[in-house]
Amino acid sequence: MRPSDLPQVRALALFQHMSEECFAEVVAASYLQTFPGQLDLIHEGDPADFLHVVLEGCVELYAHSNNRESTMGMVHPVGTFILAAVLKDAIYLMSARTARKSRLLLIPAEIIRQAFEKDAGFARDIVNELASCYRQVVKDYKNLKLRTAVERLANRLLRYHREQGGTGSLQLPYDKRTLASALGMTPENLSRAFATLRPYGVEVDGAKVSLGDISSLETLAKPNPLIDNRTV
Amino acid sequence: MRPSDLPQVRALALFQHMSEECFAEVVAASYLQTFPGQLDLIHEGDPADFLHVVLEGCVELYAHSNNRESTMGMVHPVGTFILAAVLKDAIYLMSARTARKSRLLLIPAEIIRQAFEKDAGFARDIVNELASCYRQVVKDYKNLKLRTAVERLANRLLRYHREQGGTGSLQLPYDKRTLASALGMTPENLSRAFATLRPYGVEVDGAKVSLGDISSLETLAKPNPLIDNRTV
DNA sequence: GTGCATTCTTGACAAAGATCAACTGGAGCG
DNA sequence: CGCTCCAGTTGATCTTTGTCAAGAATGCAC
Repeated sequence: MRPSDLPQVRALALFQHMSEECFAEVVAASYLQTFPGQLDLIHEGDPADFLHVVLEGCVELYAHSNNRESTMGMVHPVGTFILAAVLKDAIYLMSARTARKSRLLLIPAEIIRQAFEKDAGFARDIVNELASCYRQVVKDYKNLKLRTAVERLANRLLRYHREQGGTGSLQLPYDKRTLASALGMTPENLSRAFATLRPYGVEVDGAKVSLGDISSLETLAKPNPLIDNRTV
Repeated sequence: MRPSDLPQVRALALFQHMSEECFAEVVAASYLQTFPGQLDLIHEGDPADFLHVVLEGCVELYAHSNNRESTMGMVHPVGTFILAAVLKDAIYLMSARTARKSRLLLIPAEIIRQAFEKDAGFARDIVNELASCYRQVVKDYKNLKLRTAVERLANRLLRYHREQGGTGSLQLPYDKRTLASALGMTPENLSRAFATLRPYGVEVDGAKVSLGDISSLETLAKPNPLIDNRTV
């Protein structure tokens, strides 16, 4: 790791309560690396070797079974992935690839486990991060189990709109193929879901979406903070 | 809590590395209670007040949205629920009710957070439990996202069969309505899924299911340890 | 510009799953 | 014994979603 990278890493919420001594050890053992897009980082079934922290770019978590593949989540700065596997010294349940050029901090799993034992402040930060990840998956699971495809899309659009300032229009953060997989549908079905939302004021032009009638879209979507809010 | 209950509680994996001093505090502040079946314990949206530990019986986690309800998971002895909400001092994402008469240990959330700060051994156990819960939800999410209803049922039958000793027959642990909701389908659809599995040697008689041709059932189900194994 | 690859969209159709209604078969009970 | 109640099943039908194929639209190389 270059010395110039230190402040950015030290400022991470994950290291907020870590002692200087422990942080020095982590830094000495870790790698800060930039990866191109669409590069496979980890594969489900492999033993957990590094905790990954996304500093820039975006990482897609995906999984395979029954000859199918599906996006399980997207990790944005500053987020971690596969923390649970690292802490349990277990194998990965998901694979990960960069969605675009990304900058990652790789911390050896053994260092994380040691630091957890030694540093109570770090333990608190770790638990907080793990609990957040857990609650996010519960929300994703509820989203998939309790809503139709059109409802999932409508709520996702409302969330992006809110997160991007609520100006009446929004940018889709990934290509539609990835968005479809993240929402648990096929690309064809995503196209049709957008068409279904047209009477509710949703106009699509490439990655730009404008919402012309938010209240009617909300009536359809029935947004639920216990699913759609990232911070709850 | 009655003194005669102490050994059972002390033996829980969750308290394996806890100091005697901390354990005494937890015991003093906690409640050990027996509840009848179908009793609502917590409701989504409420602030986390107690960590719940299931000692006997069974608890159903469920959630609401868009005027629908769905079972999110079943907690068996000895398991905890809503640990993440307790640690983050956040609101519950799921509701819980007893599936049958159950014995629960209720530990005040504040006591858990204090003990986590003071007792490094307990912190380790907590993180282990939280990571396990996290990985279980990821498996459930993969199960729902990557498999059809018939595949989910087939794999669930194979899992029960394995867990119950692999004798060629198995008992369904809940009524079919609950099983259907846990598997993410309607009761009618569960009946039809059972019918679909008849050519694969699956015979149903009430709660008893016999598997007459396990290898053909496995060919259909494509069981995956990264989804179906509780311990991985 | 042309050609080519890629992504997205649309249409036709098939499959999966939900819904509604009717029926079955016990379990519990007077 | 007959009655009711209720979980479960079955049938008919509809909705949702996936699949396959073909047709724009877009971007890029040459």
